[in-house]
Amino acid sequence: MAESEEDRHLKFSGTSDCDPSPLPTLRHSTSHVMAQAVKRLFPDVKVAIGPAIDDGFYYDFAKLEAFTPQDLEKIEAVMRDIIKADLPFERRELPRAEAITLFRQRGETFKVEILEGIDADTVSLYRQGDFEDLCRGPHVPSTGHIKAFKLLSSSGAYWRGDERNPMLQRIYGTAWQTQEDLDRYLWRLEEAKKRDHRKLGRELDLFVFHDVSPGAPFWLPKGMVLVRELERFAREAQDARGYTEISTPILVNKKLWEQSGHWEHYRTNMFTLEVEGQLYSLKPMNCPPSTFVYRHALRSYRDLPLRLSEMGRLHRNERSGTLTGLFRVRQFTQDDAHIYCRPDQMQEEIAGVLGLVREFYKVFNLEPSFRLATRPENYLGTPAQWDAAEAALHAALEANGLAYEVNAGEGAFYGPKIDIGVQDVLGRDWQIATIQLDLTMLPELFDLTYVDSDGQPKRPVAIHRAIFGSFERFIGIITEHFAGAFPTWLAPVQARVLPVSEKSSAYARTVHRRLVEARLRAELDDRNEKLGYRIREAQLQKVPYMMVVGEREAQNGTVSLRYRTGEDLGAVALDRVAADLGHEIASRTVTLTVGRS
RNA sequence: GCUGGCGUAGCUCAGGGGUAGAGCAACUGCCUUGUAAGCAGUGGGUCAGGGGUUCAAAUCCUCUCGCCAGCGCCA
Repeated sequence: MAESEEDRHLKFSGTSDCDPSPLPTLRHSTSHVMAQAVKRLFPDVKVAIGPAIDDGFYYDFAKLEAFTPQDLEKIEAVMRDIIKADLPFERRELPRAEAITLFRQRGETFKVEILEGIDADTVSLYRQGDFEDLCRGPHVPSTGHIKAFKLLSSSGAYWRGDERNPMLQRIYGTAWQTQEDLDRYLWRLEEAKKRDHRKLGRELDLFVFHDVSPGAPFWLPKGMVLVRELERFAREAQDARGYTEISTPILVNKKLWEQSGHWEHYRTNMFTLEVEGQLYSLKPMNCPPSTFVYRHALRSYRDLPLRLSEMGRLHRNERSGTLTGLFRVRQFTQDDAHIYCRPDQMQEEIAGVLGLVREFYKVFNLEPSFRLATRPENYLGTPAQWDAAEAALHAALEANGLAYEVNAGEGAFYGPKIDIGVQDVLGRDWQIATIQLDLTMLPELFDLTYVDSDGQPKRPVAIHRAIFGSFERFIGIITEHFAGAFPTWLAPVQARVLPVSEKSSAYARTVHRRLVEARLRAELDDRNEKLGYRIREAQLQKVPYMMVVGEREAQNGTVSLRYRTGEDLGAVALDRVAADLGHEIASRTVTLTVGRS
């Protein structure tokens, strides 16, 4: 991971700690103006730090009570005054010791603490009007350069992000170069709120949460369709690439977790229970149980690679404050797989997984990005093993023609890995998939071997991979990505047949039966309601295709086809509709195509 | 887990010491409906749960649970 703006801000060393490009500079300056406004309204607060972040900025203050929304409005008003006054940002440099004295006199203890940690003789300060802050800069020339900003929210945050430190009050804001940019950003925030999968999950009857099982969804019939279709897709793709599927126990004796090291390192996240005097745990990961499948038989070099997939249901005892809809749950299902292979097969196997990753995300119009994490400071195995493994990952990425970043030193202690993120339609990034090379952990801890061509036992390499990550989180992401308007192959209801009145109900039933016999998820809405009412409901439910049938359609063997977008295609022959639908679903096409072929 | 906020009908929300309300949804009837809400009527709540204050608690106090935002952690 690249060093964040916040990290640089805190370190405060070197000459260009803060991002000097225009937008971060503007945001950083806006955070100073906000701090100035806060000090004006609340003279007793102490200032901590206020960096630019993605899409905006924040500033942390030591203050007993939280800021209220009314406070934010007042602060914004004062900020507008400061901007109108067009105060210049003035830089001066001081010996560090002098700066410490200065901030100590002003009672700014957090600044003193920062200064004491800085490895530099001279530090810089920036002043605008009556407010001066320890700051690397750069800044815009004067406060009048700030055109479009808005304060968004406030909440608690620990000093230096450590929960043992005091809680500060943080105010988040955003700033842009033009009002149009700001408006567009605020629209994006609004749109994200509208698409919130927790809201859509309720409105579309996909899933519910209940306090009898916090952090675990109850899948409703329509949401379960999504789960089943994703599973079916994953199975088809993996079957075609030589995977075999296994299923291993969920409730597993503690002794396995002691062997795998989870008991020592992961215990606080594990649910345990006692059975006949023995301690068991719900599995938080699939890898240790999967090794039993490997060890079930004596493996030959000819048996490898062994690609074992598992839709593993996992439980992790996440802290209560972290649970968030489907994005963070305590029970989830991973589309997991472990590939056991010989060292000489690593590159080809990784390349195969990368191919599968691209195949998966393309179907959802999600844009993947790849980050290669290499050997950390503390690692198991030999440098030669690591060099070979990293070379295999580089080569596999290049063989797929993929651009990627390198995060040096960010690999797991047992092997390098490729982290895969996706960007959704609102430009938000999600980290979901990983491909981890395991040189030593599983093979050594569980004494995995294969008989090589020379008759000697050798250690296989294990590749851990998940592509959806978890079905729960992935469904949350695509629900927001598609705003609930799923591609037809995923849509819980693919078509709804709407007779104009009771007079056409016989033909409507015929149409409906025809679709159901073609294995389509079709519904008949022959309720005693106006057509407009039933169309509105189908559209709110994001049903891809509405088929209106009346006397005209019954006579001609057609349906009047309406898309959920509101587009009306008019009369289309029923035969053609059924054929087009079948094709669109079989090919997992993202867009609506029926009646256009 | 921590800080702050919140929890009233299936959903969205009003009511803030005097015995429970609206809209949508549901149900029943009328209407026979042609591309985003036809009309009328009916039913529905241990006000998250426990304890307390009070003649009286949805309302005040307290604890527990859950939800939301953020911190930290993560698939």
